[in-house]
Amino acid sequence: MNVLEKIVNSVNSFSKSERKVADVILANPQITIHSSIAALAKMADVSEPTVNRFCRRLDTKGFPDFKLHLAQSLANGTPYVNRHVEEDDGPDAYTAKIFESTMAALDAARQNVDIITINRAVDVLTQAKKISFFGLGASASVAHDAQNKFFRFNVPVVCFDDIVMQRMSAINSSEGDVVVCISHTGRTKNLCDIATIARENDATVIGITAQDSPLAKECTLVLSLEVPEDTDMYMPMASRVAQLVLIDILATGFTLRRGSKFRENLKKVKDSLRGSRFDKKDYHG
Amino acid sequence: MNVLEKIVNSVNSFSKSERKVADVILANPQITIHSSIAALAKMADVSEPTVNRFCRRLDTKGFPDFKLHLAQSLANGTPYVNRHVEEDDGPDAYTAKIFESTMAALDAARQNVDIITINRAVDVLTQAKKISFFGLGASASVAHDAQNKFFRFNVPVVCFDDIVMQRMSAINSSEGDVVVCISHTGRTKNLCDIATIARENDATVIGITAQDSPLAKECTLVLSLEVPEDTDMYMPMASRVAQLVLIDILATGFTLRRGSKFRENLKKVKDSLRGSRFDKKDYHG
DNA sequence: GACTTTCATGTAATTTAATTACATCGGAAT
DNA sequence: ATTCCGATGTAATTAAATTACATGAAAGTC
Repeated sequence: MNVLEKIVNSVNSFSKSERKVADVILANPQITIHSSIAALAKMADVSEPTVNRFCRRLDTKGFPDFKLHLAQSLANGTPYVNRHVEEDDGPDAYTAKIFESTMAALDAARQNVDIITINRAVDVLTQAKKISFFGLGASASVAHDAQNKFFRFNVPVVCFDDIVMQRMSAINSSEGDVVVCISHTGRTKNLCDIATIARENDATVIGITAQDSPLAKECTLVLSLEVPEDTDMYMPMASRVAQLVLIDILATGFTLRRGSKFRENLKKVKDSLRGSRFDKKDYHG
Repeated sequence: MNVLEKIVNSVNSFSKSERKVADVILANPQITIHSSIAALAKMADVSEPTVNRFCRRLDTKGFPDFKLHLAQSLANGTPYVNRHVEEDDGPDAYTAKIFESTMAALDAARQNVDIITINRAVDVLTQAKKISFFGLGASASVAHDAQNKFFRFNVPVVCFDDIVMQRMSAINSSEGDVVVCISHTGRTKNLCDIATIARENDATVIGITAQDSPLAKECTLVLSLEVPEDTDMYMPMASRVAQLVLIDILATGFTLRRGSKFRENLKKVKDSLRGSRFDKKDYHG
């Protein structure tokens, strides 16, 4: 609960003088955060220690700490909460909601991500003989994206969104190969099979999926993303955005691990793109 | 602009010691707001006046005022700042940075997105005889994802990542068809051609691309995303996440526009998936 | 109804934090 | 090589916040 709400809620438990302080703060919160305790005391017509006691009553360490909390309450930043789109939302409303809930999802994912496992996954990927990305449905595009990224690293990388091809590829895998299986729910049967087959053929299987899911059980390493999204009911949105960010993280870790001389490879790939694009200056003016 | 962004932006104009201060603050912003100037100076291994001068350089009145501003920047719980990954970042550092800069990018995109054009795009899409999604490279996965989404709406939808197929498809388009061209830079020659061809064949061309780019010039409707990312130099990361969110927005607008009876279609698609998945309860306990 | 106790509040002293003024060091330019 | 300027640190000063203590008002007790 933020401090402003707290003040409003506990207004009854205040003494007479404390109430005067509360009134002044609620009336001009912006001024308060730029005032000294002396100035505020004068405004509220109470003594400085009274203001200090008021701050302590609100579980802050003192007046400066209180101002910090107040400043945060007043920050005009957007509350990044998961707001669901409603039937009668206009374009402005649903646009805002989708942006916000995506950001909220990323924030949640960020807080729950397991760095140690990420690091281990990067380890495994950098040592891979061959990397395969498999996904179905919405996760197929994530797999494609991953292929696009890792392809730049000059590592054998494949990506299939066809069950049969995935299966064949998994059967042909061997020790040193890394198979990345992507599924938000972790309950896609075909993909679980792929993971099992790959493991039986001594490949390392990294799962980008839900913790404790059937798929997770088949994986060597599980990168779970805690994104509260029910893809049984709704279209996958935030979940696959989080997956993509995770791919970015793995790719970045890969790049850093390989060291600076390896980065010439990246430059080559970039240079190769130049011919296919209009020059940046071409269209100015 | 919030203080955190300001620090990141003006990192070049800092002196050596000021930079040390900036680094410490960016590394532990939450700790900073609860530290005294002495503690922070010690952490950064500089003198107290240096910290003070640093605060002044950022147009704050002094250290306490700076903390206030910082607190407001952090109010959402997350510092949404575009921070670049450095050579010697550990997994925790680059993971945090990538999450944060992605969120920052979404925040920027959200603030600059043009709702009116979005609404018009939804208009056009709902009335389309056929929808085609075209992208190359990283944008190809975005196109795939879009296909996956719009496919659920029971509308003829195609997606090609092959230049020849794209070209043939564009040539065969006609009035009432909608072609969506996706490119962050808007300078991919082949895609510009596709847009031109599609327009010549009376299709409506929606561009998800940079404002005023060569591609934008060929489009009927331009949905521009202001994501500061140089994909000539770096791998596309935040840019394509923003594109995906835009796709989500268009898909959502589409769903809402079609009204409630249409949503039975979505249910059908969802139900069809059930057989391919393990039941939610299957793996509990 | 006077006395005591307790709680709220204010005054003044103390401590802590932040700022300013000044000195010193190092690097760039002459 | 010397001088000058900017950056940085040290020490003094000032400002702010907190603590300790004193006063006064209200409630309860004899």
